[in-house]
Amino acid sequence: MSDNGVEKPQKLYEQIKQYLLDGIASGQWPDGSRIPSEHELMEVLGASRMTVNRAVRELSADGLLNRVQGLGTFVRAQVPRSALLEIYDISEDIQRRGNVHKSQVLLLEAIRADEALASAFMLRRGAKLFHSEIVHFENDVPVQFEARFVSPRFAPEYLNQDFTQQTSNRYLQGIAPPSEVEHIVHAVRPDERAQALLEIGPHEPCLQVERRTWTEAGPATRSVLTHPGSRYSLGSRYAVADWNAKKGG
Amino acid sequence: MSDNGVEKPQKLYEQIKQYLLDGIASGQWPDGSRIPSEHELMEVLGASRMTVNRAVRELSADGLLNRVQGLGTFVRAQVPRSALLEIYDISEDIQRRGNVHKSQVLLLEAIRADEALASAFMLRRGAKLFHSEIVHFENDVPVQFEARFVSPRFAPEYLNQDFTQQTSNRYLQGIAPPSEVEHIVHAVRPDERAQALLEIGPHEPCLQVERRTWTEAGPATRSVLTHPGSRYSLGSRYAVADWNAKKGG
DNA sequence: CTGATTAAGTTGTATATACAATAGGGGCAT
DNA sequence: ATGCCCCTATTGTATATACAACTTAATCAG
Repeated sequence: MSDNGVEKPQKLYEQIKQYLLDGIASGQWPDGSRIPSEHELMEVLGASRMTVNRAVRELSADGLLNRVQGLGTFVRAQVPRSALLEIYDISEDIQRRGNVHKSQVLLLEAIRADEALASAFMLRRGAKLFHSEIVHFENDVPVQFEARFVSPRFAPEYLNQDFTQQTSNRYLQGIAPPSEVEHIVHAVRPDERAQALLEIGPHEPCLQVERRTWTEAGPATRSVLTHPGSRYSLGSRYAVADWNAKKGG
Repeated sequence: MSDNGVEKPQKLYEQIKQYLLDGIASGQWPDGSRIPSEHELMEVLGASRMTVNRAVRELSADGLLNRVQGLGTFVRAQVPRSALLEIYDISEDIQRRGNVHKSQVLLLEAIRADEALASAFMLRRGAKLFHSEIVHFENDVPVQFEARFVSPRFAPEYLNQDFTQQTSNRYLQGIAPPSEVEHIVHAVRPDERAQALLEIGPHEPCLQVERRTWTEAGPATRSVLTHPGSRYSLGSRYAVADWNAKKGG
């Protein structure tokens, strides 16, 4: 029955936001240029000023626009967003650099939770958990060793996937986005297994990201991502929230 | 909303936000509890519903509250916010853990920019730059070696500060918040100077954060923060944007 | 007792209106 | 030409109102 046209966010202020985003993306309003005033947008879009105002204000709070009282609203030049914060996929990351991603699945199995895992996943000791170990290559050079535990309740079909075709991260994202994510970054010495898999010496420092996700139902995944320090770093660049610039940002 | 005698941040919706923040901080509304409805807040605060709605909506967008249509608004349990994203101050960080922060200023000088620095700060070669080197201690154990270059245009009085009293980071924040911040995290082996200052061996991996800030006028600061991997890690935990929880979050 | 309906309370969205605050330009008097 | 004032355009804040969407509890019919 529902022939939902899909592209309609229904909410008027969301439509206006999308309209503005489209105009920015298309280059209709380049960086630093002025977009139509609230009054003009009212007439073009047939919405009230309050609604237009809300849309523009939210985009401004998100750092995409820059408003100056008495002058107008300007497109704020965008900088690349944080790779640490967003749910990032190493495959995309590598491809964005124009390199070739390949992965090798070392392990994909069901295990029984020991004491530590059981408490981390809020399960009883001996409960079933899925476990995977994957090495990711950038142009045939190993750049990440990914060890992950997954709650079967969250991803019952985890063992039946081919993670050389689709990144495990992307697969898990597809099931259900987590409600909460935690990242902890360490600098560590690689253990012997990591040394062998990443083809590095015992004294090569490694960037290790502990990643944990939760859904409303409880803990979902727990991963340890180990990268050779010489081949990988994490970056984040962003504009501060209360930024107040002169005309045109 | 007539003459309430208190100090006014002027904007009514900001006052309401502050009122709610105070109530949360004081424990009047514990984590997960319901705060008064918009209607109740209207009567208590003497504001219109639209204004109350804006205040609550913005706090909700910031992740401090959790709204459920038809049910109410709940205090969202706060998890430590990203130390990587926010402009964080190591002194606060240490004190939050209940430990004692101390710092030692090794260097505080003016230098002339070499080729690399000049281009990074968009200055001519040989231009004046400020340079500082500070070691931070947590309970007398060194945890951070901070090397920083600062544009004199941004902080003309940088050399006249006592950074054992006030963190250099906090001082710079006080001058003018940067409009843009970049963080890059590496895992590196410490050089000899870092080994000595941080009292670590040559094979102890270090977490190194490169931090750069900009203002509207151009590049402002460039810092390298080196931490012993065994004594320091960076964490970030956050709720995803479209999070939708059940009652009480 | 069970199931459906109704009612009340709460948040979500949209509008019309009013006035305040700010920036810039034009015009006027000196 | 210079400085001052005023007018206009634009964004910022605040209110009153209306209806929609959702959740829970109460009510009613069988």
